[in-house]
Amino acid sequence: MVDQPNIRDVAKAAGVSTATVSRALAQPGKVREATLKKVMDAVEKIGFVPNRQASMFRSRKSNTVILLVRDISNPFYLDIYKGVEEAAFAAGYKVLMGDAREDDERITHYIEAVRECHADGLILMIGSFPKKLLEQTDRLPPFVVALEEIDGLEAPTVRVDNVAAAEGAVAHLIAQGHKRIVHLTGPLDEHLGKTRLEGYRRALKKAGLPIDEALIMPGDFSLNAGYDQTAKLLEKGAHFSAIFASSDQMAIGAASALREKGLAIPDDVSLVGFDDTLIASIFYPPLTTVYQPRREIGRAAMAMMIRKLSAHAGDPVAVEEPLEDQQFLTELITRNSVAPFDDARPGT
Amino acid sequence: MVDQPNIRDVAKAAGVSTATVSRALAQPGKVREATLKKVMDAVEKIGFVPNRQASMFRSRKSNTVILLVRDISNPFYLDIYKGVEEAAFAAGYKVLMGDAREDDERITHYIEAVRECHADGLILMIGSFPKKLLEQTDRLPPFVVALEEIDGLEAPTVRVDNVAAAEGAVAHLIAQGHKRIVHLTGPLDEHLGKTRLEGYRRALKKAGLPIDEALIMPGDFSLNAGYDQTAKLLEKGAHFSAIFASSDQMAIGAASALREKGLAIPDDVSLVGFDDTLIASIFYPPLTTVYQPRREIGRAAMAMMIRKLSAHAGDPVAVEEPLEDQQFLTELITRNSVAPFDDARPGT
DNA sequence: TTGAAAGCGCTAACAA
DNA sequence: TTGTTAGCGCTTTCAA
Repeated sequence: MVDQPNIRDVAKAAGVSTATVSRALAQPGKVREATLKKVMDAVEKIGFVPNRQASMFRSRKSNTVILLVRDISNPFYLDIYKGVEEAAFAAGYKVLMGDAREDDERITHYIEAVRECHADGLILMIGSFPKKLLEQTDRLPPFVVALEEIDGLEAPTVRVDNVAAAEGAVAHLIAQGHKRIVHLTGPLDEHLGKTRLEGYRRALKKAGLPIDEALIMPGDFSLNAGYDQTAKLLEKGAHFSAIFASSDQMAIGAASALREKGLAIPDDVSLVGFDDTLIASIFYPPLTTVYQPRREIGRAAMAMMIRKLSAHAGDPVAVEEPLEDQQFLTELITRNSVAPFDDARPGT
Repeated sequence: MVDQPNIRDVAKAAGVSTATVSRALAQPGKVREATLKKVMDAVEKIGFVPNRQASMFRSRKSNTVILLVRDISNPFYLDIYKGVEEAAFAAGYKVLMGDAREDDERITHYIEAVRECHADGLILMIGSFPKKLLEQTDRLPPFVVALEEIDGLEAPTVRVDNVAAAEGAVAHLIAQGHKRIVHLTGPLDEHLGKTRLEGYRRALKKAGLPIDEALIMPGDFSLNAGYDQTAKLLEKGAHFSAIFASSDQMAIGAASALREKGLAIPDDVSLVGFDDTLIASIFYPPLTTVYQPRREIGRAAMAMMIRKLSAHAGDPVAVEEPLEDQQFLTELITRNSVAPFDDARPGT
């Protein structure tokens, strides 16, 4: 690659100062039209591409936001990303996606990325946070939390009513006559895991059904957890006719374990997931699951971020509206993975 | 966020010059041990985090590589990414993943990202390239091509024998007695699409079977293409007992279309995919497919990139070994989506 | 082995 | 509306 021309070359070619070139490029409105044309022609002619590294460095802004998620391989986050990217693009921001993997070191790494000026802020979709960093609140970069809640971290949040969503899913199974329902939970030391479990309990309680703690299997949203915990249950000879998994991935994992034992879905065991990822509709049988408006959630989170950043920059225009938490509605999508409870095939 | 301390603060605290701090951080071997300790203590004490923006700007290196793929939502690329990331991490590089979506504008955008000094090089996993850019070869950033071939672009390449892989897959179907085999192709104006089709033709020819052009359905690797083209075929009342899809995603799409018509896999129609993504093993029935060593391919591509970059930087150490193309072996993974041809259930 | 000093390409006061 | 100028934080000669 040959040496790039710089802003001085453009200035020379256009017969203006470097400041004018800079302005013409960044704030075309602040430059006379004739000048703008001269600059643009020069840019075109010599093939100038601004060195963003330099401009970020100088202006101390990267116009980039990092979306930090639990597990980048969960397709759930792809739609979130798309929503974030839409809102970001419209406002001139770029988005980078980071994989936290529930690992404090990786999280710290991303926080440092902001300190190193790679990004202006963070959208967090993780359930815990390194204790070390929680203490230094004044050195934390701007962030927004989406769909999660982090103990000890006050932040503008995009929410969903997980208790109600889980309760609805389990109530659906109960309405189909199921009584012994397994719950494959999320991480139980975190908000998402706790609230969905709470919804599960509430649905059973409301229906006057007993809660068998042996049917509550701790997981972490991953495919493998779904498989392992279901296999364990089957090995123990547990009795159940339905499973409510806290993620589609876990539901799919559970399905594998069931099939290995020759159990059919939904004939022997009914199955409900959470998230309505692409895989839920592709799966055979198509999975009943809880839909969350991912795209909108992503957009809302980024919108919050933008407001937060402009407040940070001292821009008064955007601060009028306070950074209030926002709540979205979930919806139970019923497909073919749930069948009425059948006395002749009472599950396992 | 409070103001970050800078290198001068560290220098002051350690009682050395800024140049020494810079050296201590970047090339610890070039600094006396006692000095190194003084610097490190000062760094620790005042909580210094180097401003990467500044150092990249100054050194004109970002230690970042962009992995540009066809479609970020295809899980195939996740493992490639992991391989790239492994090799990159070991060499102190970071990896960003970009989504080309077969869109010249997006591709140009990523090329510019390198010119803007966001990244040092590109690993391309795309099948075409903006014509405009092809002409200015001397201004193109360092790149490596993986698994694809781009007309008009000479580049070190990581390959797989697509003809042989496709031929093997189709030969497997033929060995099971299938004679009328659909091929859902990749983009036919690109290397990947052409070579796999070539393998399909070759297998039929070798077996002495006729090639029915009506069974060759052009696609683009996407789920929707698999669905649409299969649905079209079924609507036309085409006869076939097996499908060879050029990607797992297309195979899954085809399966949906078949099921909607009440056709069972593999009882009525056998199905073979390509890539062996996670979904192939999770799918019901588990999908017979062509495995490519994605992780290794990613690692190899990044290794090439690193060598290319250090050659660029004039580092003579790494140039000994020439940048030769590298080839990896594929493997047919047989699962349960293929059954022997059954006269009683001759497909569609 | 270390320090002094120049300057990377750009932006942002300030002045004109 | 435009130009002049200082300097962001760091790396990198060059000299000591």
